[in-house]
Amino acid sequence: MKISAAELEVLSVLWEQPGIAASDVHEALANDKDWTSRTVKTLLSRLVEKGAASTQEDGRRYLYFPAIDEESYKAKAAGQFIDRVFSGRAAPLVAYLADSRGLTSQDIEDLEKLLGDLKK
Amino acid sequence: MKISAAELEVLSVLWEQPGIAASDVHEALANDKDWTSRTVKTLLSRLVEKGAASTQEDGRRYLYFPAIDEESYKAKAAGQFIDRVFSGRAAPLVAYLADSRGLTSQDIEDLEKLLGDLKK
DNA sequence: CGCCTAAGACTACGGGTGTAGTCCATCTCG
DNA sequence: CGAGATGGACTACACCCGTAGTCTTAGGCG
Repeated sequence: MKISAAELEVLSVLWEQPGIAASDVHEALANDKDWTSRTVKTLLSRLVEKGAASTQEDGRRYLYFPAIDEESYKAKAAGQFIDRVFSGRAAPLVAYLADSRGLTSQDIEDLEKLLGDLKK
Repeated sequence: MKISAAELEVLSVLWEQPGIAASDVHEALANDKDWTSRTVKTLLSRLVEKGAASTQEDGRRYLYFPAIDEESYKAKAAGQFIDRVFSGRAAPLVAYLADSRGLTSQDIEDLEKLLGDLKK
């Protein structure tokens, strides 16, 4: 199930607020995305078609829920991305990030903790 | 300049062997990709159109060169990806990777060195 | 010297994507 | 009650993408 960039924006809203109506998704995105409500509804429908979201009737409208798990989606996307661009190696990816935009001290701290755990 | 997955395969060959002819690109990819030489040539043309590759005449054929830098392309792609999927945070990305597919001991070692350097 | 082949140029085509528009039914407010 | 707003369903449409096919021309080989 391939999810496009625009669809992912919408799906992210569903992960944050499961059981939201289309108009509220529109509103939640209004700051970042200059989409009309039609566009948002199209994206929601496509997510449902693709099995990435589900609906529940609420009067004459639907409430939308994510139908795929955020954690596993992101893990898979991350895996595909590093395979595609970094030949599957994680370290170079982090190195590029550090180089081009820097890591926050939060990131560095988190990574250290993570590495500590992994070495056990 | 958006580069598609298939185009990136081809561009990667150019990064490895700049100044290569279309038929040799085809050959270099033969192991991984079951593409006809036509397909490879289409992808090369699209890279040139997009400004991601350049050509130099060599008799009645072209030699192809990458026109964008590997390092900066990958750095940008990595940045866009974590913005899109991980809200710009690097650590969660690595955590997901570690979780879903594990990191090689090489990766862990590299990351440790990287973090050591960054902390200076 | 003529023909096959290989190179690039141009064309194709079905499916995905971003970004809506139209149609119709229903709810709501005056 | 009637009209406009709102919801979903269906439709649109240009552009990108993967994956080639055709056309034309120029070398290379017999």
